[in-house]
Amino acid sequence: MSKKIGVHWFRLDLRLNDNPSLEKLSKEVDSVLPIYIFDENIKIGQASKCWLEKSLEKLNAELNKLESKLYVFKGDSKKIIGEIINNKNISHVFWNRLYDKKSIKRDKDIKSFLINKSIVSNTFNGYLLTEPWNIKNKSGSFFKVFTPFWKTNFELLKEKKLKKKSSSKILFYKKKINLKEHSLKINIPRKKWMNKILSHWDIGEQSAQLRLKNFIKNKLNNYGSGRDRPDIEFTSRLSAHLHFGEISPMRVFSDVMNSKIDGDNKQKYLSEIGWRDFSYNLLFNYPEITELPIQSKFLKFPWLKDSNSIKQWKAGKTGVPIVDAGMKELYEMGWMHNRVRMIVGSFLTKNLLLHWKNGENWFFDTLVDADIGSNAAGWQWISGSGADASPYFRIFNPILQGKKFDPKGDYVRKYIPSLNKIPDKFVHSPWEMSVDDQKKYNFNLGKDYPLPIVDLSETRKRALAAFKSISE
DNA sequence: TTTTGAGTTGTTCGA
DNA sequence: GTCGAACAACTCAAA
Repeated sequence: MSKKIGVHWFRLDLRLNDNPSLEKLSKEVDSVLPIYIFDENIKIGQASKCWLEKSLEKLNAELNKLESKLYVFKGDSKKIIGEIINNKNISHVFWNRLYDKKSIKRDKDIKSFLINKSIVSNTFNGYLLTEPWNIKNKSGSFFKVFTPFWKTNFELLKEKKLKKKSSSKILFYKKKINLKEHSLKINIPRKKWMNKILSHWDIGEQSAQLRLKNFIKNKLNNYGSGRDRPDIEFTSRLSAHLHFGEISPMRVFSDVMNSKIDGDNKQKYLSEIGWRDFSYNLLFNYPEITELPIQSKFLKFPWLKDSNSIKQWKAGKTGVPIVDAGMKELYEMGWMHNRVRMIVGSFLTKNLLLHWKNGENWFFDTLVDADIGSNAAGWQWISGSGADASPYFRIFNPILQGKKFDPKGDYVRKYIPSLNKIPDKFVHSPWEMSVDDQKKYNFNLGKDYPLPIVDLSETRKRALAAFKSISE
């Protein structure tokens, strides 16, 4: 009797531990053939691409330790899987599920194709704490408000148990296959920029686990109050690791739950992981979230069209320090602190009155953690058009936000060095300096740092009027 | 079916 | 400086 070979198709689950598909598959076959496909039909941003390349490299290295490797392909997923099962005597093809419209359609199609070919095909949850269809409110539909969603989800999770370590060793396929494989390298434009981003991160499963461990040990006990401070590193920075599945959300949930940290900080952090699930709950039940406002009245919102101010926003040249610092952090690291994401989002959609899609696209391209669900839900939330969105009058004042969450100006100075010259008092609003002040500190407003491209108070009023115009 | 209370992350104004 | 009210009306979730 010939040995059974099963394919595990890696997608956003680039890890060997806590990987349900891998674990189940290894129990049903004699060896696992681990594959990755660069699917040309799936949209991916630039920053994500460079993280992905590195992450695949790390995964391949882990497989090398087990005397196997990652079998990489490029092209149409269905076609490639078809070629693999024709070429090798494959009995199973397993993977972990995704939740956006395009992936769901593709995966369903591939699954029925496999079943027609008499291949065992099974899919699992390796990406979310709880999958959208398992959380319903009492009237049987999906939750549109976070708090009750999380309450329900949390109750479900308390009953789940996660094993400490996978009990059985997985045997990976080691031989050559007669198919055209693709190299691990991706063609990445703007290599210099991308390398700068990469220099800030340790990528891969091992690094993700270490990061979680250190976060729980050193930072979690200050998370509740610290999480809003971009000037100090208080957050876990696990977002990209979670996005690529280098660590499972269940592992994060369970390790944080089991830590001996005060309950309040723990709850705050867990609920942030809950937001990730909530975004996917919205994306799954309302796939149009990436394009259309959840509140349909926003279809007639009077967005402006102004390519110049979009450029200034992207480049971090708006003249508002906390906004510019955030955009520079994004360009430097491929990542931005969550509090600052809200501030730059509010500035774009409310002060500049530009459509949230502008921001969503830019974030999708430049964030290493760019994630369809979280990105769309986040932008809809900040622009006011989302489910459970902020009330129309909640327009962030970037000066106040700066003073509150970056009180010494350390964050803005880090990304805008010219602000080192001026005292804390002006660091979040340099335009308030008089000519004498500027002389005193040898700071030339308009030259050392741009004047604000809009008047904050005027544009606030303009945004309020715009909201009023759609609220009949 | 109807009713009731609540809803992520804010700001401004005036006492 | 501090504090509470006002800022719309609407939708959601649960009793």
